[in-house]
Amino acid sequence: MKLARSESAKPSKTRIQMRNEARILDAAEHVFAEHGFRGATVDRIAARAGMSKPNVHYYFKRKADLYFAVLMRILEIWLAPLKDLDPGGDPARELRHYIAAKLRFSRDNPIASRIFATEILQGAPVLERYLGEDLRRLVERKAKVIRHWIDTGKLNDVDPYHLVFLIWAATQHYADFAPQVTAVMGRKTLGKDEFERIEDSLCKIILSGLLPRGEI
Amino acid sequence: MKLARSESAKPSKTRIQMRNEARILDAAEHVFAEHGFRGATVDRIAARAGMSKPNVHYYFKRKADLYFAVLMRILEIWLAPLKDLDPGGDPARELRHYIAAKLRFSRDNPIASRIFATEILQGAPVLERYLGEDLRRLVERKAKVIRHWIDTGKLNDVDPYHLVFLIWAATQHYADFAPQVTAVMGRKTLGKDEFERIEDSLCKIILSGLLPRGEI
DNA sequence: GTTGTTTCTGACCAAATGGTCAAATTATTT
DNA sequence: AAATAATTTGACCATTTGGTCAGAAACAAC
Repeated sequence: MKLARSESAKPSKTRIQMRNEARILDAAEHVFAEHGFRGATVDRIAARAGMSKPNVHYYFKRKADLYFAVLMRILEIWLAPLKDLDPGGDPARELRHYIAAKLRFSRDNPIASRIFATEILQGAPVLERYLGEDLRRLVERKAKVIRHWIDTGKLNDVDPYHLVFLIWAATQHYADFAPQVTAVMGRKTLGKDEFERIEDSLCKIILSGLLPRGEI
Repeated sequence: MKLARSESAKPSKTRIQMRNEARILDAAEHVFAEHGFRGATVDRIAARAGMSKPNVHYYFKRKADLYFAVLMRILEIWLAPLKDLDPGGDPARELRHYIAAKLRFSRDNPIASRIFATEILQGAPVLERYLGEDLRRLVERKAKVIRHWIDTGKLNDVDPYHLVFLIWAATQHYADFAPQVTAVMGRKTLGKDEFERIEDSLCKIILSGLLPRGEI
């Protein structure tokens, strides 16, 4: 048995494969975000990736496979900040850091955020299993951290789960509902400056609601 | 010129028209919520409404008209609670009331909430104008109310707009992202009891972050 | 009943779209 | 250069789907 260019028996992608798969995923991310799974056409994705439709199918057999791959790529970056929540750290500092990180994700990856949101809105047909297993375990672990902060008097008594949901909701809002936010604020876009103001506001409201004595 | 069944020259809908348009709108709401605009098929909507596809087109010439009608029907109930925010009332009471009302909307109209969210996620192609005009004016008015509460020392200094966005985000989260919430919490559904716990948590965090001296 | 109007549907069409395939083109190896 | 393998695409097919239309059925007015 001949092993092409690696010791491993695994596929071992060529340079062209790596480049084109990345191009397709990038294009798909945009198109899925703009039109949803059903509204996105393979033709559009191919055009955006600068190749023909059959060539997209050469790399991803079915549209659903492509969608799945896009979601998986998003999940990793979506999840990272929560993992970083440090049990040993100062609660105020840790939470502020988490809010900032999630907000930065919304600012820098609005398209990814929108795809993720659309998937959940549609009932999470693809991510259902993942949410109920990996994500659930992760949140459970971090909820224990928050609970511990509460029990040691470092945080007011609130439901850790709903605190996490509140942070998710508040931060993702600025990516997912950007058209509403900008329309209501009478702005064209949300710039870096505006995101700083958002971070201030969110931290002020949420943290001072959490910290005993309003210590901030 | 003969006026059918009313003095007015306006269409004046028959009983059958009223009944069927309502049926179609209800069916469309479900189907749009489940599949998005492009994923929803007129056939499905017709089947759910218990009639043939051409008959749906008899009442709504194009699918887009139907979608628009559904959105308009949703907007009214979506908007009502904010209008009720009373400048003369007690800030804590008013905000708590608003949070509760929005949360009740999420609980009782999750489907409507999801359609609205999907529309915004797709860039608000249909609602863009409305958001920038009517909604913008309404929020502007209510932001002034909040600003006044701040200026008279009844509320901590936070950006009124971002406070409103925070409340929208937090409350709608439980309708729009229900699959994620239930998966993470390991529940099948969110019952009345859970929504009461949510209301407590949200009010506790947000309000105690807003009221000076933690008076609650 | 007869007549006119509204409501409803089967059959159909044209366009869009996911996916296939054989053949062409390009890269890699020998 | 020749041979082999990987990449790319034009042409094509089957299915889905929004929308139309002629006429049938139900209803209303007389």
